[in-house]
Amino acid sequence: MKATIKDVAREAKVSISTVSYAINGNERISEETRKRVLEVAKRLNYVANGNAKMLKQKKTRAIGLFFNSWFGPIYSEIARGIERTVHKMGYDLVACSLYGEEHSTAYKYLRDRMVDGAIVLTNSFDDQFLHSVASEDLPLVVLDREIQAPHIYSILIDNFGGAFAATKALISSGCKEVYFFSGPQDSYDNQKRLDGYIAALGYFNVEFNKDFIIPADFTEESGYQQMKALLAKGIAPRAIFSGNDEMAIGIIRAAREHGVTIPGDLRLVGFDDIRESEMTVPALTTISHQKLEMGTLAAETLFSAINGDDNIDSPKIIPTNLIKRETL
Amino acid sequence: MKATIKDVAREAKVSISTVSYAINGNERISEETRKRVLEVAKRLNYVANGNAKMLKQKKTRAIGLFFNSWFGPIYSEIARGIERTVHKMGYDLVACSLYGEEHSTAYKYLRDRMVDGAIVLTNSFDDQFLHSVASEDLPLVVLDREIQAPHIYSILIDNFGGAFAATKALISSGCKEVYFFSGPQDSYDNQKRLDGYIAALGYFNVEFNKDFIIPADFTEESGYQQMKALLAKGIAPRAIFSGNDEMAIGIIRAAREHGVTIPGDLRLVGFDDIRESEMTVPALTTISHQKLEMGTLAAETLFSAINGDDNIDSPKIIPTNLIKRETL
DNA sequence: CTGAAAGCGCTTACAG
DNA sequence: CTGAAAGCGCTTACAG
Repeated sequence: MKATIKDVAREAKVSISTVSYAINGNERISEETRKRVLEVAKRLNYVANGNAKMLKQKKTRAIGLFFNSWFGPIYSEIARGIERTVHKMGYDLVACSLYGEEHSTAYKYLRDRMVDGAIVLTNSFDDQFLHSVASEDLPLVVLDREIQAPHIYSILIDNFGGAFAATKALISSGCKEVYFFSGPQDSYDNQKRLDGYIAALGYFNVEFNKDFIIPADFTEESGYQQMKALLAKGIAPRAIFSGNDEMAIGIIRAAREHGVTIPGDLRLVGFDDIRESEMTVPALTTISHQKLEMGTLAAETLFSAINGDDNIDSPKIIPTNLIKRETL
Repeated sequence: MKATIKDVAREAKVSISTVSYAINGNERISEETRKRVLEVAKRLNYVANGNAKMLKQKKTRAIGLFFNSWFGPIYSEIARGIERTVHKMGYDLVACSLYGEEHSTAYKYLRDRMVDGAIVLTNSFDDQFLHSVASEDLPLVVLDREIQAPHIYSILIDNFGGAFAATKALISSGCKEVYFFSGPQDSYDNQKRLDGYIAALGYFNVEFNKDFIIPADFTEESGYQQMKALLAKGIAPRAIFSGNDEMAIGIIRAAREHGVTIPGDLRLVGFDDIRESEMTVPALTTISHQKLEMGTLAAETLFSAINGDDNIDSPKIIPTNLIKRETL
């Protein structure tokens, strides 16, 4: 069985309070006693019971990271930024998926307050649940989603600005008929990217044509299929702004199969700058955003809230920029 | 402040034991009392404190998933398999990274026994630490690593067999000079794949030439650089078995830049069958293994151990098979 | 500098 | 069917 603080106290011939103080580095304990206690603790392989500690202190020193996909290329970069900051602050980071919906670990850990703060990378939690859970003792940072409530802070990508820049670049290249491959209707990112696209058309006096909006779902497969369908119908777009890079990769594949050359016949811009996008042939021109920085900013914002800073901007916007490669 | 069991007891005018029994569905409580308690609990927004519960029950009902990379393409598929099984068993899955080494969340959660069992996807923990931590109350399943100790079970990919098959296919295509792009020396997977390669050469009476072993490190970049270096030296391999797909993608890129056609000038086989490998041009022939199943098997093995089954095979081997695409 | 004691929020024999 | 009480393993005023 595992050694407890009592065992250490008995072996070291001191009280359990002394053991606790010694182990937690409290000043009041004499050097000699501390040494003895630490030695005994080591010998008995003693590690404080985390649950007892948390129960008493009402702090977990853990941050939750909740998501629903086991880590697309974007999320893992964001997670890296988060984990660095969380570690630097001396907290633990536990990642929980939403698999199982209301019965998922993510729901449970949030409801049961198993963490001192959380970063939410998913839209599967409904707003109401987040509202009910967020509090001074459990602030929330939500990525890629606008939500207005006390103790909830959002970090957003400048989807609108990025989409505007992408569309502008396409128009400037001389083509007035810019197609937009759309992600899912209910995607917040997609909605904002569509808005940026439409705004850019308006800005440059290009008429909006709803036939140029191609419905897809952010997967490579959907980009591929929709592009094939277009070409099969004899429609050959000369310029496409793809709502994300994955669809753009599908578009490139379909184009190649149909002998459409890029950027000769077709100019293409994606969004996200995922790792794969510099390896496509031709390399994808895309809208990049700083994912690592997004993670860092998310974690920093969360710690500001945890530390009681009541003057936190929300939402915070992550800028984007156009990365010129070979498809435009 | 959060409602506790005491608050519910007071409001419902019963004892705290009754609240506990009612909420946990103990039979002995009358329907009427139970209803009243549940209503009060709901009204007060009561959720049992997880720490108190765990402290008392000495169970966390949580499984740890420890890894060091925020999720290469292989791991996320494995994780999906794990999460399904863990959820089905009514446990929670918490993923913790090894960022920070001995001060990482992963180390801490294992040492502090914050979980009832763990699946280890990384070789950053040293064997000795794992030995010291594994016990009847905290069994461990280790992926891709052979380790012999009580309460530790390994799940392995058939690296040897896969490498043998890859090399055999390359030799059968008519080329005797098969290069091997090697991953890091200290990689278990790499070592076994190298063994399989050497064994296949031996089996087909092809002389082993150590100059054909190209040292790289499993990254795409290393594959790319080493292939470029080879071609720059005027060496043009006709057949390459790449220790993993990522390097193979780098090799393809370098080959293309130098005008080497695949599979015309060069035949290439990878390992792992990552998602990207079917999207390369030409599509990569590779050795596939069932990642989802590996995750499922890992979790099932862990639960067998948790449930006291003392007759668990270890290691368990996941089979591989050759996926023929366009590079061979 | 050290210890006795209360208490964190639960569960669970035990008694009635 | 319900309640009083012990106890899980810690921390932390408080006293000395």
